[in-house]
Amino acid sequence: MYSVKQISKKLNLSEHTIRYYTDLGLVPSLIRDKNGHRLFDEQSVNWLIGIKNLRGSGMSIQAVKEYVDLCLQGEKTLEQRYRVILQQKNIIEKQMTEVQAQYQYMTNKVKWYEDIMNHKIEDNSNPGNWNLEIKKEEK
Amino acid sequence: MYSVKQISKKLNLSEHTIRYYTDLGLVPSLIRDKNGHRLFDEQSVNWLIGIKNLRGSGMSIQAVKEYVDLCLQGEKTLEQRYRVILQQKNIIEKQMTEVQAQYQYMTNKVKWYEDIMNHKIEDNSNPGNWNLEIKKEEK
DNA sequence: GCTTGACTTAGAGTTACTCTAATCATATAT
DNA sequence: ATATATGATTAGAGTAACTCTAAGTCAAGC
Repeated sequence: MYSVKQISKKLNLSEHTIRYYTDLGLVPSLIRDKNGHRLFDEQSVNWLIGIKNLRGSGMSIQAVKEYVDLCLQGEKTLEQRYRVILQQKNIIEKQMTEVQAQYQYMTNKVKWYEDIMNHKIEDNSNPGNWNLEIKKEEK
Repeated sequence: MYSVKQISKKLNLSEHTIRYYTDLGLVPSLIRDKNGHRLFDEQSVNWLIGIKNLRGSGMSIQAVKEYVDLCLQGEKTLEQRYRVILQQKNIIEKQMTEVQAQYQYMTNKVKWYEDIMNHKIEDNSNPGNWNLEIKKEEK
């Protein structure tokens, strides 16, 4: 049984966010102790992990909520849920290539700065030069 | 020379967002035609690409603005800018592993649904089962 | 008995869009 | 020449998802 604070550390979500999510009903298995404090058992932790992954992949809170509600309706919503997850998997795949492009950009930029600081090329601070490397790739 | 609309398509940013960014001074080289319409030359496109990559990697608008302003101050801010980019590269690296974890999650979930629908395992719709796969890995 | 600390709530504030409405300039159709 | 359509402009309202603050409750330690 975990408190909000413990879960916050465990899942790297802010305590605020965890309260916010639970208030919205995204963790249906949530229980409270006699003082009304939120308590997370295994099940609730699992819900939260799922929510974190769905949200992290760009799903809106509303959409996550709908998915959770589908789960609670049982077997008859299986295919519907399957489609949601499949689509989300596609989105993630796109995100992976985007993040990789950003990584490339940063890597090029780092090299560019290092070259300048080693006096291999000039820093004329011309913004037009600012990302020549990427420009070639974008073409 | 590109219009807002053309740039929007080219960089996959909404027209609203492009106007928003330019209004905040994130594209210092921006020019206007005689009707006050925004026009993007190569340089401005490059700025925008840079801004997109910095924002996309989680930098706040405020931080991007500060970086742009550093660029405009020329060579004396080289090292400072270098450190900003280095840090951002670190952040991107963390994001890559996060996105990969999300991808794993979705992949496992997809398989889980397929197994259920092929009657290999049961859908008892128990939220505790909802992401057993990931739980093992998180431990 | 008092302080500390971890929790509670309602609600205000923030960021980064996102959208709407009203307006204006050019380009084409009648 | 006038009407309409297109494509921009602005100020400002609206939204999503946090993020934070203030005021309060409760149990444990000194």
